[in-house]
Amino acid sequence: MSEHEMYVAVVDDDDSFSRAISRLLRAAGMDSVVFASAEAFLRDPTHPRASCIILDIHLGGMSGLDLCRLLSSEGHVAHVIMVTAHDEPEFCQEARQIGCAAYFRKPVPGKLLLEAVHNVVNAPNP
Amino acid sequence: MSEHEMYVAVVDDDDSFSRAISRLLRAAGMDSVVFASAEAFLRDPTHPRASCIILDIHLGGMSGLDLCRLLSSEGHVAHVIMVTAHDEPEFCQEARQIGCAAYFRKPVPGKLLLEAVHNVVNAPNP
DNA sequence: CAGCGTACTGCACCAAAGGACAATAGCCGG
DNA sequence: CCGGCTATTGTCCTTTGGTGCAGTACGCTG
Repeated sequence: MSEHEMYVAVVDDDDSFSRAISRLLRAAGMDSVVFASAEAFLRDPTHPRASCIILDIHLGGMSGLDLCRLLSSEGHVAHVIMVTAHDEPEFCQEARQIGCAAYFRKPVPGKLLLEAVHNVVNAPNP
Repeated sequence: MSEHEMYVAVVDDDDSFSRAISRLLRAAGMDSVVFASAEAFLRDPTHPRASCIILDIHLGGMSGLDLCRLLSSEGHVAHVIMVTAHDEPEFCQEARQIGCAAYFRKPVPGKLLLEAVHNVVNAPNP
């Protein structure tokens, strides 16, 4: 990834999943950076360059929803795509309310995820 | 099925039947998604994209009528087509009362079912 | 330069979905 | 009433897609 390009951030403590998504994005010609936690994402000085954040709800420490809320309260413009391993319609609803662009349950359908990512990176900022 | 298209949901715990209906719809050029229970349907984040729900009355857990009532109380706009394996005029009546568009007894006549689906997906919302 | 750690790739397994075909039941004609 | 036909459903098999595992290459640090 070159110095000033935008990238897709993948925030998930499940390493295997992160790698699968990362692989998928790379195959589609997109740069991605993996973070194992919300804190790690926030610590990274390049994180404002994330044009899209693929975010697991269940993380050690700060949850995906917390991160999403924090970012939106800070006026962060990246689009968020939520992912969860479990069945949580209430979280899905909350995620939609705080403005996340899409929501998937694992196993994540790669095709649809790619479509969603394409949509948000081409879309105007929220 | 692509990210934002509508689809027909088939909610039935009888796998063989679901497959038959799914096949029928596919042959008619319609996208369909199968769910084995009302709960599975509800927890799928894409379920608001169901333009039509083909719903068995007898399900493990929440019944088809329960689901139908829940959806209508939540202002869900999808049309519902009820299906049952047995003759249950009282359920049929109740189904009609809570606004379901059609009612079939198994074995379901494919032609009529397709007609009913066509009618509801082309109709304005209830 | 050696050891270590991280990231990428290929391979393989598992599960779900789709397609083809076989079997059964209801219907029509003779 | 009997035979054949068609529509529906049950079953098997193939294919596809997702995930875990392991090996490899690269870069970093001591």
